[in-house]
Amino acid sequence: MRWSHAFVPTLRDDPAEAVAPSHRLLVRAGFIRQLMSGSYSLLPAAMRVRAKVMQIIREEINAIGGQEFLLPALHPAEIWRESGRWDVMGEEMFRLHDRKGAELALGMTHEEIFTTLALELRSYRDLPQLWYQIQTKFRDEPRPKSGVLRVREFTMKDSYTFDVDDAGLDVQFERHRVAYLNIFRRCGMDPVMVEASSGAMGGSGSVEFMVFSDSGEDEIVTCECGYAANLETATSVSAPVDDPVAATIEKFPTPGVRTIKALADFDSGAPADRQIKTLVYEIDGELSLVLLRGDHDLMEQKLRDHTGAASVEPASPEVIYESLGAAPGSLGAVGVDGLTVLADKALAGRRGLTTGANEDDFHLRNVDVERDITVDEWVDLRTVKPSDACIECGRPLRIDHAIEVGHIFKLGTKYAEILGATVLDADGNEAAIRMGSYGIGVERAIAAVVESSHDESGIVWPVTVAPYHVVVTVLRIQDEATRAAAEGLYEDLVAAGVEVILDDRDERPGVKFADAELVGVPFRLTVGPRGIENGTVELTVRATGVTTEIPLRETVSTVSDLLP
RNA sequence: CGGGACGUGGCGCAGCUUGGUAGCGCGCAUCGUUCGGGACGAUGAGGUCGCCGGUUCGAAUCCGGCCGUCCCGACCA
Repeated sequence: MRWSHAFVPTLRDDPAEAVAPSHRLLVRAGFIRQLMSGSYSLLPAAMRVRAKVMQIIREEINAIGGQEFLLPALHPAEIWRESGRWDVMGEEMFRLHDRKGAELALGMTHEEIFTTLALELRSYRDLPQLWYQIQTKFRDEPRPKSGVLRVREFTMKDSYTFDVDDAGLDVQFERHRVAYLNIFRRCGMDPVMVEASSGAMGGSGSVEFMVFSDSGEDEIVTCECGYAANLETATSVSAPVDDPVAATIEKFPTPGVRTIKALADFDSGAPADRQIKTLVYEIDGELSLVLLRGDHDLMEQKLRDHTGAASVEPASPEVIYESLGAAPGSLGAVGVDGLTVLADKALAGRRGLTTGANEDDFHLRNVDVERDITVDEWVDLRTVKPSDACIECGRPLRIDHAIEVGHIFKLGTKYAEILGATVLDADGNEAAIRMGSYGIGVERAIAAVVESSHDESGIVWPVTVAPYHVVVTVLRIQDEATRAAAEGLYEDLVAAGVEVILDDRDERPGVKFADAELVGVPFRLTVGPRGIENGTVELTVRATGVTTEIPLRETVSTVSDLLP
């Protein structure tokens, strides 16, 4: 490819409002352009990177027995109704009608559709199966952002496994785990695997592949010992608190006190870690009290995961007042009955605590949780804090932002049972198929590569996914000898199978160098009159900036040795 | 959905308060001089000022409505 005829329009100015470095660089370097919120056009350079990422994915998934499919993006409503997810998916699913008025959806995932094909599996002898596709997914995100990191239309590699028993599912899950690591590492990323919430997918277990980045929307908890979890599911040990000896419960006035902090600052109040925080939630419409230590925050996802509820919403102040007789800020669970009380495990065994009296401007002190409160369930509900200790080894935990580039799920029999996907096992009994599903967001992965591999000058593509291996930068293109040498070199590289772009533009050297660095081509061969006189060209490595002079006639072999 | 901001040549922006039908930088075209780290000069092309309506002799500017985009939050496989 000749740069002068490639559509690689680099920009000098940053796009407005670009907060993620990858977004800024992908726009400036001519890889993507926005069409509307959450929709991006991929330009030729991005298509080359995408093709490489998809090729790596295919190689690794094929290597573990995958067979590639292509399923429709347009789905009939009834299959989603059958699985029960027509309602569950809510507004995130794009819905439309065809000319006959039939309800359709744009596919946001393909468990249902792949399962319709799995209905044709009749015998355990047909299993295991590993089916996958690389296809466009549509999700009407409430808030697309960070360029291509969170969009409404994107390419996903999704695979689905079908096994006769849990042991088989475990094998396929483990194979995917290894394949995913290979995929991300081959793309130049160094992902962390974390335990994760399965969310709307359901199922028994899931692992996310995370790439550290300040632009990431997820938060992950990690420890030197290897413990790693999404903040949504992470657990920890929080510093213990010494409680006083048991005493009689006592109501006392706290005029104007409405917050944990206000009570901590109040003269006869209590420090946050000796208060009980009382939250009121509507869980599938049912009112429940959620208790936490005063200095702890609720992780709503844990509440969702524990209850399995479709809807978990904080109750409105009106509803709270009606049921408890006080406003938020004066609430407590002492003496409450008729409501489910979920208490965070960090409150177990605590006494001498202060909590709201369910009467505005009054609190209770000397509360012994187990003596004075009817707790229905003890659950881990709190959000891990950076100061907490690791549950595995006791060392301090880290919390960092990360990008979720892949997620693998053990679905078990959930979809198979609902949709009736069964096989006859070796004993002739009908058995529900055990399913797994496994996803990689392709464009997000590309952005994650850029997030973790760039510098002040631009993108630094790993050679495995770079749009081109080499850029031949011609200095003084109008100098005949130089031009001839550069074109000869270009032809030789092409003939040798090197992916090369020839910067034959009549631009000044600085412009060409800057563009080559912005676009992020791993190797630059600089061909100029000065070197040509001596029969040499310069080889510059993008990642290190190191330049070496090499004989022109050895260039092809030198470069070939650097490539995978 | 709540809060905030913005929409003016391809890109980044000024102009709006104090109405008189547009300007800067980059980019683009032509010519010349340059050219191993984002050159300079000259000339030139390119704009329904997001859309609709209102006020006014006159609206990018004032008023109303709508649409779009971004940021924070909520939400989110």
